[in-house]
Amino acid sequence: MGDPRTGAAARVGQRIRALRTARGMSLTALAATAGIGKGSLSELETGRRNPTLDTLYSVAGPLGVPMAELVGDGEWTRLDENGISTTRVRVVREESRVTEVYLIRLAPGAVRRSPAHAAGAVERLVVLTGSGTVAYGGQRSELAGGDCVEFPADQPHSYTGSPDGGFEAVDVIVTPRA
Amino acid sequence: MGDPRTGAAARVGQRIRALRTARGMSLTALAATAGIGKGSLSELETGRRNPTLDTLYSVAGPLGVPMAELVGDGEWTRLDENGISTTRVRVVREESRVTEVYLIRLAPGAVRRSPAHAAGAVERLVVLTGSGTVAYGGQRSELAGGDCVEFPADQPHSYTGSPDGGFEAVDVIVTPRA
DNA sequence: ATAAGGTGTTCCGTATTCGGAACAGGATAG
DNA sequence: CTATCCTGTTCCGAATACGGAACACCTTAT
Repeated sequence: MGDPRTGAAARVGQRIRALRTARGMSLTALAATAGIGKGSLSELETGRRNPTLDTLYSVAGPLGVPMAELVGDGEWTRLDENGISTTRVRVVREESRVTEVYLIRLAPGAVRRSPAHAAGAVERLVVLTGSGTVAYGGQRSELAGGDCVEFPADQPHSYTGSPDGGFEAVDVIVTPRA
Repeated sequence: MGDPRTGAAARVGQRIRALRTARGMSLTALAATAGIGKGSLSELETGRRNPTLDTLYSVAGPLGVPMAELVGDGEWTRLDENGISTTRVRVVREESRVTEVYLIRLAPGAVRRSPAHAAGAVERLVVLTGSGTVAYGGQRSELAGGDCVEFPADQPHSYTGSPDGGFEAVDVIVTPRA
């Protein structure tokens, strides 16, 4: 269980709850039409359970979304609260380092703050659309579509979507390990 | 719940076995790198089990595919030839350009040749694991884990996985349009 | 004030998934 | 032929996901 990627259960749970409330369904109603216990759905949505494939399919149907959107590491995925959307596309674990690939979308004006990662961590950002800024240490870089920056991530840093259009980028984080 | 053998569990199990064998991995090896019991994997692949989210994520990682591809009801462009795997993760269409994000995996020694893209097209490659080379025009760049290159893609180019371990990379292609 | 109907949560007994051990078969070597 | 090392399968005790009942809370009606 202690698997680091097991924010998975919590992530999927949050997404299900988001989809359900967005459709104005009650937990009770969704559980009924999905044919699962409402206790199961409650604990599923709050991330206290590690659902089985069957259970996930049971809720995907009534919600009207393909499974791929529920687990959501594919194409368009979750819109987090404040216009910030982060999707982890890929994780590679090696003896010497861990490499993670994220797709980040920032609504106009949205700011995503990130604490310092492990010592020696490096981030590379390739902007897909729009523009924005990246701040780290005292530095501050302006980014536009197609730009590519590289910066140390072992210090607090932040991304800001430009007021007109925000931006979307691929973020690759390489973290060395002991 | 119906017979797991004929349901979603069976489909996902078959897909996992197909992906595993396509990569030349043994069941034992995949179970080990995924950190799950081999009995679990065996029964999973033969559709006798109804796997949990954690278990699915555990195998998706080593197989090098996003979860969405495992459960497989999302849209995925995926070409699989001899040791070459290309997955389109994201496409952004704007008035001025089209941006595509691919995840590329090359088996040891495999070569992926790409014809010239539209005039003005640019590619950016961030290597996740392993190493290899990129050739374009007369140029030739050596790449290792974590490296990031940028090169014009409006001419034929090719990637080669190093003989020991091949490589995996994120490829971002920006194509301008009239 | 009390009841009725809704929300989502916590709890419990049962069923099943989990990792690991023991197992059966195939290939290769000595 | 036997030993060794693979392959993948079946089995088992322990952990846990399952459905459903009981629960707490809020809103509205009588």
